[in-house]
Amino acid sequence: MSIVTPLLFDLQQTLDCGQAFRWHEIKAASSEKTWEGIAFKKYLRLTQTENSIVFHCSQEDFDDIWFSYFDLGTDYYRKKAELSELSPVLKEAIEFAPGIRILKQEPWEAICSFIISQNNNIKRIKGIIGRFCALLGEEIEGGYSFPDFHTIARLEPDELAPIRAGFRSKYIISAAREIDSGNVDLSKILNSGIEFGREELQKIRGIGPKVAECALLYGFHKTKCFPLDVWMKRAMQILFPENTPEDFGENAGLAQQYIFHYSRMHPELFKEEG
DNA sequence: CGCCAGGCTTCTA
DNA sequence: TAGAAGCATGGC
Repeated sequence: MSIVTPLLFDLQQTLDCGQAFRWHEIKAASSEKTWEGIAFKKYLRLTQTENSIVFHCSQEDFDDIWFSYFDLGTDYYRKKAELSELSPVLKEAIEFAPGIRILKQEPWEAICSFIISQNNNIKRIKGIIGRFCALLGEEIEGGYSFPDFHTIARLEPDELAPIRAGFRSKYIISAAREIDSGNVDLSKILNSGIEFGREELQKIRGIGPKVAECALLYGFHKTKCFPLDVWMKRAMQILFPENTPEDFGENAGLAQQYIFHYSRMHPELFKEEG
């Protein structure tokens, strides 16, 4: 399976911008860049050259899983153009990483991943999630699947000690139990408006506004969601003092991702600014 | 070593 | 009801 650019899709920008935590680059001597990861219980390897991205998988998996996962049916040229109109600063952030795409991850994985992300750093988030999958996921070709909530619902927090998630372990389990019991209905969130999803997810102990917003954006494809973490709060203050998240419209979530990535890569913008 | 991390819950005034 | 403290762990 090969996709020919100029489709707006860059592996580094999309897979290493803090929206997913199970992908990593395989360092090689050649000029092409190789990434691998696991989602939907499937391992995938991708290679990117000057003008193409190759999916090393069957046609069936591409059609059934990866086309949707990488949001390949969506026109990012249009979204990018519309967002660029809104502000010169946003345009600059977009041009800095024009190959970012918003992934369509599994709802439970997104919920769980962003519970783990709280008061944490990306390097360690990846470590915890890796240990979580190795400990409790299903062994598949290429690694381990993300553990399902039914499995996690039956555990006690001390059984998660090996993943070293700290105080987050009890939150992971409470989320799994709420979902497994049907008290929080993932398919209903998927088919409802954003406000319902926010309220529903925040019924779970350990999920507040920010984790809910991330889960809704990356796991439920709610494109207007605009997670405000410490980086984004700083970025809004310094780069967009006149704006609110609503100003970014239908694709606020994508705007947020361009801004988040741009801000993380330019920490000097936020030194000593008050 | 001390500060901080894609926050949230709990305590305090 | 706003604001601060506490939380597990480890990257830097």
